[in-house]
Order: sequence, then structure tokens, then C-alpha cells
Amino acid sequence: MDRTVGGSSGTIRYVTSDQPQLADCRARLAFDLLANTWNAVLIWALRHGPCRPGELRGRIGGISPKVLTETLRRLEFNGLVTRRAYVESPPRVEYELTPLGATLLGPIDAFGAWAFEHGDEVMAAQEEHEAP
Amino acid sequence: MDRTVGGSSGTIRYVTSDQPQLADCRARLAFDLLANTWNAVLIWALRHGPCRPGELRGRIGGISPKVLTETLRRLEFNGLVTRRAYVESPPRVEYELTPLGATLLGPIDAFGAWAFEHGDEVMAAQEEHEAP
DNA sequence: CAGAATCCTTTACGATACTG
DNA sequence: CAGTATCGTAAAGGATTCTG
Repeated sequence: MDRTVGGSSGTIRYVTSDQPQLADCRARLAFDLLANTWNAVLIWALRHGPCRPGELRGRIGGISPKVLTETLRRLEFNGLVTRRAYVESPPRVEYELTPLGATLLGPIDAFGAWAFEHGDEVMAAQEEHEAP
Repeated sequence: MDRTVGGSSGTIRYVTSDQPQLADCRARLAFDLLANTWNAVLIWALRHGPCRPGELRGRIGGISPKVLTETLRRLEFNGLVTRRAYVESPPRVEYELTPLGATLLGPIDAFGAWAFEHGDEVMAAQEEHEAP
């Protein structure tokens, strides 16, 4: 197997243009971390402490086992999550936010709060553009 | 043309599972808005006021004209940005954050600040996992 | 200059089945 | 139960060219 870990919010690729601007700015790093469907959702789902994959799937809903593993591996790769495997049968695994990962909860919460406050407006705008 | 506006952070699709959890939670709406490479970057790039596409491309760097247009259209569709076209030659167009879009600047700033503070740690983790 | 039209490559994500 | 292996689809994003 190839174990590709690049791509979506795996390795951050800085676009190297001639002029130094937002492209290679630090902010891009954070944006790239969220630039996929599940990264933020999983961090959010782990906010209360260690959690097993099955439990995560139950909490989140709509994520396939494959994508769940991929995403958790990405987060681990970026130092946001740790994986702990207990040698038992049936197997037991727990994922947990690292201290670094936990620091992301603040900004993520900000978005949660934003959605709670402004979600209606976004949906209204969408419907407006669908039925003009 | 088909003018597809669904997909990445266009229309928010709520995963309808049996149990109501994070999947159909409001937070997903905000996460989906950021779940692509350029949405957040563009909002960020528009934070100081109206801006023309060419200027945006210059500020951001590494975005193709096609993707720039697509992304701005998505933001417009979601009510976060307005497009104003002046009837002139050569053509002039300006994009501007809506009041709603501007409310996203707070959360986005939070991520910018986070990146400024913790970006090194992420990059360190990445390198560590690349060269063990 | 804005942006539409094409073409192309990558990959994210899903469904499913299988292994230890 | 955790995770991998496959297969398949959709779409994101890039490069390029063309037009008003």
C-alpha cells in the first residue's frame, strides 16, 4: 500500500508564488486544516475526552469507517490527535485530542456559536438564490 | 451551461441518519462553509472592504481565475458576499462582504490567531511523522 | 479585466465486503 | 470492534484559451 498522507489537510502545501501574500501566510495553515468535511467535525466530537471509533461514528453519523480512519490518521499526522490501542480481544482503540489539538477547540467553538446565531440567514440566502 | 451550485459548501446537505447527532447539527453548517480550500481565504481577503477580482488574485496568489469565480459565486450563493458590476469598458467588478459575511470575520480571525500561535507545532508534527 | 468554456488530474468520500 | 481492501462516483481545483 502507499499510505498517502498528503492531500486534503494532510501535508500543508504552501503555494509558492512570486509575491509573498496570503498564499504562504500562516493563516493558510489553519484554513487548510479545516478545508475538508470531517477534520473539524471530528475534533469537535472529541472535545469531551478520549473516544472509541465506534462511539465517534455514533456521535457523528454519516461517516463511513474508511473515511473515519483516514481522517483520524490525518489528524494524528498533524499532531492534533493521539491514537492508543489496547491489546485486547475484541480490539479496543481510543483517540484523544493532544494538547495542541485541544487548542483548536476555541476557534472551532467560535464557528459553532456563529452557526447557532447565523445559520438561519445562510439557509435563507440559499433558498432565495434557488427560488428567485 | 448547468450552473451547478451544489457541492463543496454550496448547498449544505444534512446527512439524514436515524439518530439526530452532530451530523444534522447546526455546527455542521459552519464547518461546511469552510470545508474547501478557498472560501475562508477569500472572506479573509475581503475583510478590508470591496475588492476587484484581479486585486484578490494578487492578494491571495495561487488561485486560478476559474476557481476564483466559482468560489465567489458560492459565497454569493450563501449570502456572504455581494457582486457589483459596473457597466464600463474595460469591465469593472467589485466583490464585498455582506453584513452576514462580515460576521464570519471574528471566527476566521480566531483561526488566523491560532495559526500564528500554533502553526509551528503543526509543522513540527508533520515533519516528525515524515521522518521518524 | 472579468470570466466563460474546455480539458484534465487528483482525491475526497461513500458503499461494501473482508480480516484478525 | 477496529481497520483494511476495492471499487466507484462526484467534484475540486489547476492550466489554458477565448471573448466582450
